[in-house]
Amino acid sequence: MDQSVFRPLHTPSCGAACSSCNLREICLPVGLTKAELEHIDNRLVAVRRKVARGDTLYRAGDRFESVYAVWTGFFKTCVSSKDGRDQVTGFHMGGELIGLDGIDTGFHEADAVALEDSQVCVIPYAELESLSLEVASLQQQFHKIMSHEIVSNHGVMLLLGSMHAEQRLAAFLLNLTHRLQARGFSASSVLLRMSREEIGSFLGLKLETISRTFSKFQNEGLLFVRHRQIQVTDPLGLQQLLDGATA
Amino acid sequence: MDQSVFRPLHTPSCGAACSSCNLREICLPVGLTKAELEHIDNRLVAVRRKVARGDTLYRAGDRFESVYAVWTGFFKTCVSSKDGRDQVTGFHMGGELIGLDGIDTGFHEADAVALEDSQVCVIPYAELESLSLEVASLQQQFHKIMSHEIVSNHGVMLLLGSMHAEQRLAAFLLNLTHRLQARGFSASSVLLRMSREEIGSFLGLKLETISRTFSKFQNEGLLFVRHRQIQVTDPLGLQQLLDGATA
DNA sequence: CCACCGCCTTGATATGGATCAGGCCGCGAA
DNA sequence: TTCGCGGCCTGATCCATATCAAGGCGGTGG
Repeated sequence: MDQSVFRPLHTPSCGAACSSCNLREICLPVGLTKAELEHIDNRLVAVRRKVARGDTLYRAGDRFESVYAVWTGFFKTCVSSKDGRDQVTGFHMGGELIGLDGIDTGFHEADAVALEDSQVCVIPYAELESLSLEVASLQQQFHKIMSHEIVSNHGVMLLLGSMHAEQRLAAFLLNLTHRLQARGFSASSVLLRMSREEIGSFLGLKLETISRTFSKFQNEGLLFVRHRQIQVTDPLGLQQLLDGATA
Repeated sequence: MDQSVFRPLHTPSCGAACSSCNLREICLPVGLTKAELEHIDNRLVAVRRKVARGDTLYRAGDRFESVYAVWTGFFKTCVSSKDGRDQVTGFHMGGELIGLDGIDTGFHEADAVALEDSQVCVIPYAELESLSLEVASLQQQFHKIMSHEIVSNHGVMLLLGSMHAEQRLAAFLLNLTHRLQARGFSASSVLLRMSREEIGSFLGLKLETISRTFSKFQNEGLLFVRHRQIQVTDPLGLQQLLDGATA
């Protein structure tokens, strides 16, 4: 008889140690001393949770209990309007915090969906708040993360409000490669985790436009595309395109 | 002997009392007890500052020292890209906090410009951080405000990414009237503080489109426009338009 | 008083991306 | 192996909004 139904719901092993996590330099505990790190170990992160590709970590309307640090894998977050319009608001990789949208009202305002099999560190918000009162540098870093989220959203607003399709896709690719590079991956070879349609939703364009623009970039020698595998051969060219070079 | 040299540097009347401010129910100190309010009085707000119409409160690149609570007046914040493209990222009225974009890097990433003669409460960020460690409910409220900013930016991204001109302007007007209403003003009679061009920049449209859409709304009996004075006569109609009513 | 100027309105035309439509490719299931 | 399907590519056409252009209105300074 299959016993899987008896396994605890989302608790592989209780608590997790930020102090020994390989992401500690880009995640929430940046800037904490060794002593502070050990102080928060097994207190900040209640548990790690697996999310299979395609599954949602939380949905709009869910009660907000925790924020999540992406540990492995890749997520998208999206909001939708009454009439079914849908907007991807971000893509999130290792070391990034998601779920911050729930703090305001106590309910999540967006969906978070895993784009590949993923694991997240579950950070109960009550715990984060109380530890922030004790550890000033944790509070500081948390504020920086929220501020960074605001700033990067402003960048997306600039993109959506005033850029052409080519510039939007260039900005998207450069942002992605920079974030991957900061995590020790190649800046030139990218395996996209999301569909053309999801990129389009994020950039305010249709999937056909994304497809055409990839082809155009390839024809211009900026990159090679094959399905979801991208080789950026001319990042400077992309940057110039983004900066409005007229050549 | 004149003792004025011993007065603190920029403090006309040193500090300000949140406890007696008429905006305390919609500003940073929401949810604080009377005792907590008195605890932060004259500590949180260093000073009030006047900003004349057209002047900037801070600019992108300025060192970040403080966040600002709008006390009277009206501001826009905007970011710009290398090639001079410009995007209004928000309009801000009494009780709203601006300058949060600076926390991330220690430098402001946007400009804040007064659209009418205004006054702000200057909140030194170091002070806010240390008081947040002492007063849990202040920390909570600050986090809610940042989260709210994130959520509302997601709403703008949805608007910019997937709505037509009419829906964008309807959303803008409804948002504005709701915020004015929460401050005790009429929800139907609005005096716009910004130009058509600034509305356009915020909504990702050109000023001509804003103008035409206002005219269209007037022809359809949704509102009256005369220059910057708007009379919303059919807010439900605007809401239906926003929600995608096909009639 | 007039003249100018900033801001807005409105019309005519242009265009970037959406939409519609057809077909290809690679992968998983039978 | 073949079939079917989802994701993607590409061409043709359409349409919403940009762009270009010409005034109008109201306020301000001479």
